[in-house]
Amino acid sequence: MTEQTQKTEKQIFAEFLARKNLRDTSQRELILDEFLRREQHISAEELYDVVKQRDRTIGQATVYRVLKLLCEAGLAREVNFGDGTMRYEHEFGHEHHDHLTCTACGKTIEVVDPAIETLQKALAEKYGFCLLNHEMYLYGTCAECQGR
Amino acid sequence: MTEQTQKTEKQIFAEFLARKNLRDTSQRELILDEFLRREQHISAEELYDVVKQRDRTIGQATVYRVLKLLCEAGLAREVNFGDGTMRYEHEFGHEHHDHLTCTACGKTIEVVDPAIETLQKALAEKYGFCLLNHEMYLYGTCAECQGR
DNA sequence: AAAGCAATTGAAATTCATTATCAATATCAC
DNA sequence: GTGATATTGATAATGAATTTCAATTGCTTT
Repeated sequence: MTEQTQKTEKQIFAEFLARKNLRDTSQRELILDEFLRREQHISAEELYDVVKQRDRTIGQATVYRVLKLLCEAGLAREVNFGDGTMRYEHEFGHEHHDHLTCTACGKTIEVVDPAIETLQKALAEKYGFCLLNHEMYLYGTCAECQGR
Repeated sequence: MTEQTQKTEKQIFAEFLARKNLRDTSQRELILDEFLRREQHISAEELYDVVKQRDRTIGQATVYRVLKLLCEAGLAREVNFGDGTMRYEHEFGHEHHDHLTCTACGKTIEVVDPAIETLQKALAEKYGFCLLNHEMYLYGTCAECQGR
């Protein structure tokens, strides 16, 4: 199951590079591979750490550069939890979603509510706006953390 | 009209300082006064620029420090538009609201939709969370910018 | 396979927002 | 007033992200 998905994502990246006349390098492949391995959002620095374990010579600037490319290619998405560090999550195969985060333990769940999406669109239109996209972050206490 | 509001906000700050055993300094008063003068959200650096015009000797670290205090006192609120700079807006006398921003001209409108708020709470509860607060940023094209 | 050129890389320097340090100064309770 | 201590401004430091640049590499053309 994951194999099929990974193959497809790697294909997409290869096609993206070809289309943009960019080169297919071992560093780019390695970084994408490590990025795909983890399902949760990850920061550039964290990804740099794990990538370094496979190739000690890789530079952190390269990790930052590749994450930018992955976003352009539609494979990654930036998420900003407001702690000063940008994080990246998988975009491909993950439909649009918002985040529900526990302020006690930090656990984050991906959520979607079609009714909210509809109301957001209506709200924007009420002010004459054509809604392009949105971000919604819900913060609360999860079930486990409530039991304390 | 503004006088009454400002007097009250300054009182709140004075009380906050007294309660916390902090001192009432001319710098803190000046920064609060300048902050209250503008209705739109402002960055620490921008506030520093305008404050400097009234007191050339003020340090920017002090502006950062006072903004932190204003948030603690419930007079200011941090907003993060994801451009790497934290901005601050009035909290007192402004009920909770979200933001609708035009991606073309940057204009931002404060919006609230009670129906969305209700659904957010319900959504969180569906996952066993007790919702504490949230942030919602809507991005689109405003009426004027659509006419191009 | 060789050659050439532009894209890519890693290391280090740089930027930008924000925070910490610290000696000098100002505030406020007494 | 006086003294303990909070506050300040200047500056250094931090941390995330970007830029610079010379050396290297990938890819196209022979």
